[in-house]
Amino acid sequence: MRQVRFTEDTIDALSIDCLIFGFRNSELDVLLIKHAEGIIKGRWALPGGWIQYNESVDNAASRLLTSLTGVSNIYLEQLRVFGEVNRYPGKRVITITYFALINADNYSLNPGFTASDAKWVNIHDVPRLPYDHNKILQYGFKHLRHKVSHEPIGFNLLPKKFTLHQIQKLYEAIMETELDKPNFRRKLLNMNLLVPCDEKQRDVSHRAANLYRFDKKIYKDLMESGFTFEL
Amino acid sequence: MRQVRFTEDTIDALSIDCLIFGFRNSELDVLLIKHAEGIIKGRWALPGGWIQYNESVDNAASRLLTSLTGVSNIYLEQLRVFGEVNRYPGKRVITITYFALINADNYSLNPGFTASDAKWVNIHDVPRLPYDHNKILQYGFKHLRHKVSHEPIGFNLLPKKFTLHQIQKLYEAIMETELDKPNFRRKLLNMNLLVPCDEKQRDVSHRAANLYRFDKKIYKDLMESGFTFEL
DNA sequence: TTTACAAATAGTCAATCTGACCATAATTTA
DNA sequence: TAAATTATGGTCAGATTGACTATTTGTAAA
Repeated sequence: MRQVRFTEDTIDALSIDCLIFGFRNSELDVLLIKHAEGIIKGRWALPGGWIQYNESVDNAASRLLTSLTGVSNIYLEQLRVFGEVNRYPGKRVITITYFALINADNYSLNPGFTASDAKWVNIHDVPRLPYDHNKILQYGFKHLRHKVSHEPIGFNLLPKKFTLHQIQKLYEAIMETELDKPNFRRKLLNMNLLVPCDEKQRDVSHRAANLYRFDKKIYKDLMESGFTFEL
Repeated sequence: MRQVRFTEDTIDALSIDCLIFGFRNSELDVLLIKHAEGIIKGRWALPGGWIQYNESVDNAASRLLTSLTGVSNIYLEQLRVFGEVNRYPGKRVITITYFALINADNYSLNPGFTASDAKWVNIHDVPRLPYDHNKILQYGFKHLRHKVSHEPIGFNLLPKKFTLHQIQKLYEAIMETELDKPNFRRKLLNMNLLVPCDEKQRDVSHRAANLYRFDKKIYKDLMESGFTFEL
């Protein structure tokens, strides 16, 4: 009943699970892996695993995500601890969950040692997952909706350069509403957070839109002078 | 080097610490206890301890807070996990921190078994604490400042019935700014979150102000129709 | 080469909200 | 009764919002 790979050097009462959101074709996806070993071998679940004694919890999360999916160098933020007594079968395991938003197209998925497969799944097509992973997903989605309208984190889901249309579609997908185009543009542009790229969209069969990028430094400066993002 | 009281039935790699904010005399306080046992016996620190195998993490937090300080029946929210490798001396301990806002005057402090004392300390007078507790406090204060301006949680720090002046002082203490009185009043009242109590302040040596209360149900209803709290 | 289309971008306007003020009302104590 | 203190009420210009309409720019079909 103990872990196979890290028996000697992991904390067995504590695990990590990662909830990674991606955005493709105007739809919101979640990153799942198929476990290659352990008690849920062969089942799809959130990427996760065990913390080693010689690594910080944050590092454990990055290491696990990379080794399971090939996704590396992203900002993982703590989401929440799930610590119900019977959430894990057979022994007491408390899990620390992490959360990230990435542009799915920028990362290729390479399932590692302990995963036999990894894929993006539309948020509305996620199957029944083991343990309390569906609960984690639900909590994380709620968190995403709240956070995305108070902080400019949505840009992480888009390519470096994006059109105003793309970001609007993103918000519509997350908030599950429709937004007025001219008003959305105006509000977003008036924040002065976006920098026009002097470059236009390509290969579209209509008037090409201007590309913009989000500038972290500008945001930081605005923050310091009391600005708060609201959409 | 193991825990004394719960050696047999606690998860020794995992602890809990509680960051409790209180508000008294227009100043923001933090709840500290003096440990009566363990490796930091005699020192002031955040209330905390070990998780038992047969209780959820959230329950452990409530139990520990109550047994150490006498404060019970409050809403504890998860703050963050602190999991650096060397944050605890001698062994690997990851801590889950909890966060709450209460009206200090409503709770009397009764240090329990494993605490020899408990007291409120002004946020600006907190001494050097053991482990990474100062870091936790700093993180939690930042969290408080952010959260208090996006969600109507500040009311938890006040008595059930309060004046507009009191809540303004509260916000000024947390945000460390001065606010324009008429504008603050207008903005808050226009949200329709507060219910006038048909009752006035007593024993003040000037014109008595009207008392208001915060109504959770109204807030919930407003939320459902798309309202977001911003101050 | 014109025309239909699709989407980007620009502008209008009334209603509301905000920030910086000034003014008045109600109490209490000197 | 006056002075002091705090509550409460208003004004006003400027900015922001939500609901629209209009125009521009480009592609693709006729």
